[in-house]
Amino acid sequence: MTNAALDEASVLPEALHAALRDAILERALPPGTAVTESAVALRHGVARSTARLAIERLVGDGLLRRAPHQAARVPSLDAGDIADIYESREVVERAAIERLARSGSIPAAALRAHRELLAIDPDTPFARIDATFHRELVAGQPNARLVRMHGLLMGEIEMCIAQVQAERVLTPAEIAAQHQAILDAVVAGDADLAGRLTGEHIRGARDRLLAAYDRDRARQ
Amino acid sequence: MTNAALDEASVLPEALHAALRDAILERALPPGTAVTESAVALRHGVARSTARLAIERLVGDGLLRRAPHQAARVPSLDAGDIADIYESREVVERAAIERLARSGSIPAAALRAHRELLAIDPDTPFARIDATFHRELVAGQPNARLVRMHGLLMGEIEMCIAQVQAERVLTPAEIAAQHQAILDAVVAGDADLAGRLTGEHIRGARDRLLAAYDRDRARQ
DNA sequence: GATCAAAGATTGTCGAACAATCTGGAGGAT
DNA sequence: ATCCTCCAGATTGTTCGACAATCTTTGATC
Repeated sequence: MTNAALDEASVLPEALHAALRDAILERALPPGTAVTESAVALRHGVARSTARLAIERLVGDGLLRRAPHQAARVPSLDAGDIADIYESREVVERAAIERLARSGSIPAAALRAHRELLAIDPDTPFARIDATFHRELVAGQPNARLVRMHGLLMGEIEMCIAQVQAERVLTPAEIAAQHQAILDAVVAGDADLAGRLTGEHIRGARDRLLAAYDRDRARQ
Repeated sequence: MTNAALDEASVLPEALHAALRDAILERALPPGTAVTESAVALRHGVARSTARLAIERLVGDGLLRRAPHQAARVPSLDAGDIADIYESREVVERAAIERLARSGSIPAAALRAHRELLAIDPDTPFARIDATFHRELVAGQPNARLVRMHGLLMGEIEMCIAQVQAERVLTPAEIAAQHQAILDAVVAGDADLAGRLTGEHIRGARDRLLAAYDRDRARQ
């Protein structure tokens, strides 16, 4: 019963899953790249069945897509995908934040991410830290289904951000200020305000990403 | 390109997945039952790796739970689970219905399920038809992520219903009347009303299920 | 240049094997 | 009698190799 993170069955596929996930989110595997089972197996020194398992999980996460008898590929998301993902995220995260506000306490991990965002240099990329903040915030309320759905959506969002060469129009400090407002509302127990601020925050992020997407698309 | 349902990789694990799923939802595998890879493989005449894959998908669906090096088991859901699942479903389905109302059209498959519910005998179990109606309604709007999340939640909900010996306090006709009101609002393009009615409908279902759960629990 | 067939690549599934880990029971110590 | 230890069985975790099914690409033919 010493176990902390049970459920994450088996370390090998889990490690592979994480490695591939990072590769996709860091754009080391650009959209359209074929991810074949044997290549992954060879590259990481595991059996094909193990590689297959990791790939299958990525497909479940929405970070890879696969048709029968074809290699899995990194999907390239269009404006419709971005809009859908952010719409879903708004719905889920808003509900989670409202529930969190009813409890009134901020999880420590979220606070850490918040302070980290406040501390970094204005030019550092911060998408990862921002995502961590939101994940931890949602994880702080007790509804496990909301946490799971939110995690899936955040994965796809990080992939969007990696694919769009999003120029930073907002600094980390400006983002953190919005986060601060949400935190304040949560601590104050004002679920409605916290939810509204969360909605605005997410819609703003969506609009900036869509604008960057259009710019990218126009350039080519 | 003749393919209709691509994505559902490989027929064998898919069939196994469906078979096990049905067994769980029909309570043929009561909560607590251990589902071992070799037993499934032997029972269905497939290799263990294939059975393993199907089981893993069920775990992903939330219809089975598994700790490392232990057999997967059918989870028995408690009142907290029921509350969480229905809270999540309300949030997701409401958003989907509001979006559907903005389009204003009812998917044909949902209409079929609706009429089926109107036609059946008052004593017939109708949980499956009811679930189909809601699934098809959500599938009628274009956000694929909402459809996926809703599908996961509906699977868990069907499992809840199977586990609780829910005495039917409402007849199919009464349920169908609530559905009709939602459909009317959707056709009228009144997203707000459709959303509100959906929320009430789902909360009502949750309350009846929780009451039945308490009754069950008291009996033993 | 278009069409069709063969070759190659990739997934889908199987079977066997062994290590790692968990569970439950037998037997011994207190 | 109760608790502990240890062993045996059960189950998963992972590997390897093999072959069929299917998709893609190449090449030959017309």
